Amino acid sequence: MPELQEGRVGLLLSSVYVGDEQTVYLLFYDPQENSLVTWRDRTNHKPYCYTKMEYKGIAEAICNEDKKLSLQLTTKRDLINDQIIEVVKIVAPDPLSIGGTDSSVRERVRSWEADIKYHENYLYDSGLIPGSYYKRNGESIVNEDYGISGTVKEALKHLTLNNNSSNNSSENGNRYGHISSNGYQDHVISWANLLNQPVPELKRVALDIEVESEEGQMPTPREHERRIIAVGLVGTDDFKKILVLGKRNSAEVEKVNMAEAELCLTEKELIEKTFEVISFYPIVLTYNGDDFDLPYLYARSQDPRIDPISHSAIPKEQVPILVKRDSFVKRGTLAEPVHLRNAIHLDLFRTFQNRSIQIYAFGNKYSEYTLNAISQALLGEGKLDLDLDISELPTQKLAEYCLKDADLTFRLTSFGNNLLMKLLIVIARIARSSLDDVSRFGVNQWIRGMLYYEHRKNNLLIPRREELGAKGSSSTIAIIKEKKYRGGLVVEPKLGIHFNVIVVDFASLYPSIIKVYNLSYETVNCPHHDCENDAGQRIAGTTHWICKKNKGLTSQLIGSLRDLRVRYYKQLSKEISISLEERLLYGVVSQAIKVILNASYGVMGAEIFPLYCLPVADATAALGRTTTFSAIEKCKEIGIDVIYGDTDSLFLKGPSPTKVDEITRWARAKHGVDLEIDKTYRYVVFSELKKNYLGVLSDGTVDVKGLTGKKSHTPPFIRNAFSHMLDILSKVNSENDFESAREKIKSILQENAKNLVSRRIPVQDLSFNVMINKSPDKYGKKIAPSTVKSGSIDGTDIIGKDFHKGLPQHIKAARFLVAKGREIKAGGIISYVKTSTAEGVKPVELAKPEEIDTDKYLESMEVTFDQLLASLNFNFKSLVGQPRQSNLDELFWGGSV
DNA sequence: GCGGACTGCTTACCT
DNA sequence: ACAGGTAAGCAGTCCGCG
Repeated sequence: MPELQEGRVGLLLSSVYVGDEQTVYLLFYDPQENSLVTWRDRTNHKPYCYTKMEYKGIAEAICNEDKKLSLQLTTKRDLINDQIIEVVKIVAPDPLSIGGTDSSVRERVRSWEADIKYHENYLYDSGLIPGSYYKRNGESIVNEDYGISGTVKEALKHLTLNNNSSNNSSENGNRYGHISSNGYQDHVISWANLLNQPVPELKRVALDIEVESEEGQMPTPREHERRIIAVGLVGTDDFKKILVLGKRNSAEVEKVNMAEAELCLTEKELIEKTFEVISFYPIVLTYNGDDFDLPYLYARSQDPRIDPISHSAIPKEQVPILVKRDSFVKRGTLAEPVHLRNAIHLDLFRTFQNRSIQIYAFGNKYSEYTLNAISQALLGEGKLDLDLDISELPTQKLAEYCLKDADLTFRLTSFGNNLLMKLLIVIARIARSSLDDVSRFGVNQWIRGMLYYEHRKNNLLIPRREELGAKGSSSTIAIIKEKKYRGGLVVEPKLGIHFNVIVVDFASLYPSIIKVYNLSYETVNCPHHDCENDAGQRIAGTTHWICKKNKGLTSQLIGSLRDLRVRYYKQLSKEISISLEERLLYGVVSQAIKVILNASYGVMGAEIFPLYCLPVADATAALGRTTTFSAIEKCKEIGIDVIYGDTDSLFLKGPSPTKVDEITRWARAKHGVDLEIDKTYRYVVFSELKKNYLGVLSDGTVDVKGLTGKKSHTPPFIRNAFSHMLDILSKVNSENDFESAREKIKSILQENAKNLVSRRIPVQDLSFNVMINKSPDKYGKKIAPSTVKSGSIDGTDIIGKDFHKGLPQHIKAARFLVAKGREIKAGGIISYVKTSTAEGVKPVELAKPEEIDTDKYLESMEVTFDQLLASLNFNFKSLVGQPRQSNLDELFWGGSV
């Protein structure tokens, strides 16, 4: 790979540690050449970790024994104890000396910062941020300052001014103590400088391979016995190519009628051509390439059988895939960890599995992690349907199928103006993580990167887990047992139909609280007696207190990001005076920040997060409840009727604009948070249930929350009837309209019940569709101690002859399928119907119409529709008769209402 | 032996 | 593999009952 040339600019994408040279290489994207360039570290940076002075003797002993190691004394700020301390820095020539083997330094002395991957360490220490631009200046790398435009600077000045110059101290960005806000301003400016940089179109290619297989058997990289028969490649600039093995089933060369197709006579040729194509691309995309396509390609490239004439494999140095054979290979993984020599590999399967990406970036539009399901949901188009096994497909079909997969994979990154690529780049900036790591890591690691970077930048010692644990535990009792602390406040909804409802909510409530109350691991339960003994520093309803001397690191980072999103990027993404390209970028930035903000509170209460600190999470939730509760009280006081509320939202019944304005101003002044109008409902229907309601917005849009009729597992025929009912309700404008709506709903329900009982509804439409979260054999193994009787001690009996006993219904159905030889994997959807057979359920594909238990379905309809009908003053039974009565024939259609 | 109260498990959803 | 809170369906146990 070429090196970054003098004066040239590159977008930093990744850092890689090269073991042979004991050196880090940076990978840049050259936006002019659309290629990757590298930069070898010239600073002689070395792996290291720290220990404290009391362990200095041990550190010296280790160094005496292992001459490769050396010691340095230096100082760091220890935030846990709020003091500057002397520390011992242990420097090693290679990362494995610090951690990763049984004899590494971190196994022998109590170490700090020894768990950070070396390639991450390097970025933090160099102050280099992936996703941002750098220029080569002689033998060093310098920031390429894009600067921010004059108008943007003005807007930002405004934002920071609004925060600091208010005469009301409660608007000062923090509610405790007298702490300078300069740090906050600096953060805002540097975030904007970073995030406003443009994102170039990234040249990339998607790759998908097809392998011969026996029927029903999925090939695995471990047993790479089967030939690769097709490779699809789809890239930027409309590049499309499908390589097919030409003589698969006979000596005849097969024919493919596609402009993009190229027939290869041997598998070796096929693989070599694949390698040639990807060598032109800086970024390679796959769907599950980490565990399948790349390791499989590698394994076959090393197998002499790919060339039937010379029996020779492809020399390793010509293979662009590297296999890391190291101790990190987890047991049970199918493949060796793999990466590309000259490109960055993004495995979209892992990216789309990320819950934050799924929920916050793509609005929960997909719920299954197959390429087909995700493409259907996001592109409106799925994989090609196959009626044969891959191996049996005619060559033409195989080529079309494989190319389609590569095409979908590519388009998942290109739709919406390259939304996903831009999002990953912007998250890389915030998380200070390489693009490949961002695409594979969860949100906790993104936030970890952001905070670790900040520690290094300010010479702060990153605390060990147990130091954070010593700050105390939660002091509230959760409502759900097995949970660690109490969460959000949910207000009992007022039953019935309410017209003219305004929903207000606190903009980013938890991040606001983290900002306003100065919450951070070092400021909650800080070491100062002065703060601990100050009644004004205590958090109501908890045993925690907050520091008044120092501004918390997390508070500043999250606070500045929150303000930028709420008051700057959200507006800019709608600002028509700037270019469309800029507007779109600001929209992406706003989304990326939202992802980080939404998780920033949660990670504090998550054990996997390295800066896990329960008191912070506990305090945040407690202050959230206080804030919301206080707003409800205030509403009552000024005469606003609060009919419902959940965590950060309040449903107000017919408030005047003046009163809404009053409560908004009050929230800002009293709590320093933004209470905004979120929605205006023409009317809202509440049952007695929390998190369950229907609302019709001013424009007629129907909002349904939590109701069974909309849940994904509900049978399609109920969901369809439910959606018809919503259509009718959306046309209701006033109390009087309900009368005719009732009649229409009545006829829809009667129609459906009639079809059901006369078995005219296709079995397919009767299926419950439930996700299976574990492999089907992992259910039902736990037996309550009291049920263990002599003779059946462990759960294996249950999987014996009566393997359906005690299992959830979808698992019973899944086991029917397993018995039929179908492979059922965790994360898949099981479709089953309720039957009058012994087990009570059957997978849809095995059920006959006459086996359907129609009574059960009438019950399902009843409970589903009564969630709403009860509030509309009628119920299912009154329409459809008594489904549980014996003479079903005499049901409703006699006209009993 | 049967039914209701209760618990635990599982999934889907809300904020 | 960010949090807690709510709902629902099912399968099981416990307990009372002449």
